[in-house]
Amino acid sequence: MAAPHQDIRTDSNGRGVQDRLIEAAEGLFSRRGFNETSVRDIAAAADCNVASINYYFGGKENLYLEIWRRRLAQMKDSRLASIEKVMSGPGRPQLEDLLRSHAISFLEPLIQGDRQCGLINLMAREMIDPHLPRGMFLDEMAIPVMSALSTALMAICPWLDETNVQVLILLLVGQLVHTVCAKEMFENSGHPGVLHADVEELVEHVVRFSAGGIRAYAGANGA
Amino acid sequence: MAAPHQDIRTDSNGRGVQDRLIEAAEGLFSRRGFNETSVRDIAAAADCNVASINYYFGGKENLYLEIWRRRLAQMKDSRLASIEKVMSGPGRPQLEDLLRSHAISFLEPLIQGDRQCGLINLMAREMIDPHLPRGMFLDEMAIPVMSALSTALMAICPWLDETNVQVLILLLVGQLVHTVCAKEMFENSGHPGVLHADVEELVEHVVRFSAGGIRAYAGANGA
DNA sequence: TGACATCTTAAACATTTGTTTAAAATGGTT
DNA sequence: AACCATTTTAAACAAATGTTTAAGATGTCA
Repeated sequence: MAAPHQDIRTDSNGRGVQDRLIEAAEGLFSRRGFNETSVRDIAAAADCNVASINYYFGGKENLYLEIWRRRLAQMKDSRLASIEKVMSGPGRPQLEDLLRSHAISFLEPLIQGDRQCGLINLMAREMIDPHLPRGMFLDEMAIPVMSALSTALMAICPWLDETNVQVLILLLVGQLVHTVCAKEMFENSGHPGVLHADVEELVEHVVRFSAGGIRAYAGANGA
Repeated sequence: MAAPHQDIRTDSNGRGVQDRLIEAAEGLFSRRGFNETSVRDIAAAADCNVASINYYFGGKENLYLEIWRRRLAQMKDSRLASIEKVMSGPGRPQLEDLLRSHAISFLEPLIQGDRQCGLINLMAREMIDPHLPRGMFLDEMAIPVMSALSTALMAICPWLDETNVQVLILLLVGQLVHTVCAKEMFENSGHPGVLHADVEELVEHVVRFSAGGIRAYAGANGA
């Protein structure tokens, strides 16, 4: 009788079903989006009954929320750790080191898994039509990471002020996100010739390009 | 009896309904996406009957297609014209001029209209889950523009080769697209403080940043 | 006016959606 | 074995979807 979707158990063997549901749902949400994914599809992919979604999570929306709770924490932790690692390393950290490290830790979790199944799709979809509580994405992940990256960048590049550095981070993130999305788009659109570069190459381009762009702010500092 | 959705009439007074349908549908498709927009919503917004969509366009999908046929042509033309104008102007064109002109002609049609109703949303949605024929977006718009911009960039920056210039355009477009999307996301997420910059400012940042990034390729030219 | 093509309309169609329900199954403890 | 909480299941629910249908309205030309 007691609905387990309030306090998620960690010991009972029901955990297996919950994990299968989370994994299957994340794949389907990434591939097709929230509304295009039916609870029946999820249940079939997780090899369980439709009603289990409501039994364990209290509905499709809460399942989506639980997926994001985990992912946001993972992304925030790994990104913050990567910044911390560069800034606390031996010697004075180079701009390229920070950019490369951030780009890799930024992209790595996004492009894991199958082509259309990666976290990048889930993120892009959530940006375009949000199904999370207002501000959750920013509060629990984006803003803490931006904040840390901002201080790190200003420490390495003293000519940057608070206003400019926020815009620069936006431009940097834009390159990373669009790079992956566009690469996928090219590959899915039957144009094999265009943009034949793997992620490692693209990261190096982003690093060189962005380092040049940031250093272009060293001269005239006016906003 | 003869279904007009095969040869769209341009003279009869039925044109008014078709135009209202196209306009209303584009707004709704931009706001909610293709699948989340019901034909009943479109008909209500266009103030006509549900069956008119099938009568004039032969279905929801063909209506979507017709919207994109017009938009892709507009975008391609205006972007090509903007490149042509810079390159055929008096004197040797500066890199910043080309970047600024392209950025403006790129963004201008995307951000017209209401905040959530702009073409940028339609484009982002189509990128993530496509409802157009494979390759239509690239063939009819993106590739021709990329091609022209590529030649223009290489003419201004002789140190760029064909491989690098394609990646650089990708990074440039990424900044533009993500800038607008993220700006909208910030504004919709109840964080008024973050990223208080209007589009003109952002364009100037993109220009300065990208010019610096491109010039960073002047030195060591290795891919 | 009468005939015709064009357009508009409300209703019906078959599917699919998320959720609820109550019964059946399961597994451990007394 | 008997009892109990926990989990699984199939069926049913109301609501919404894109499309089709056939009847009605409208306007134009003879």
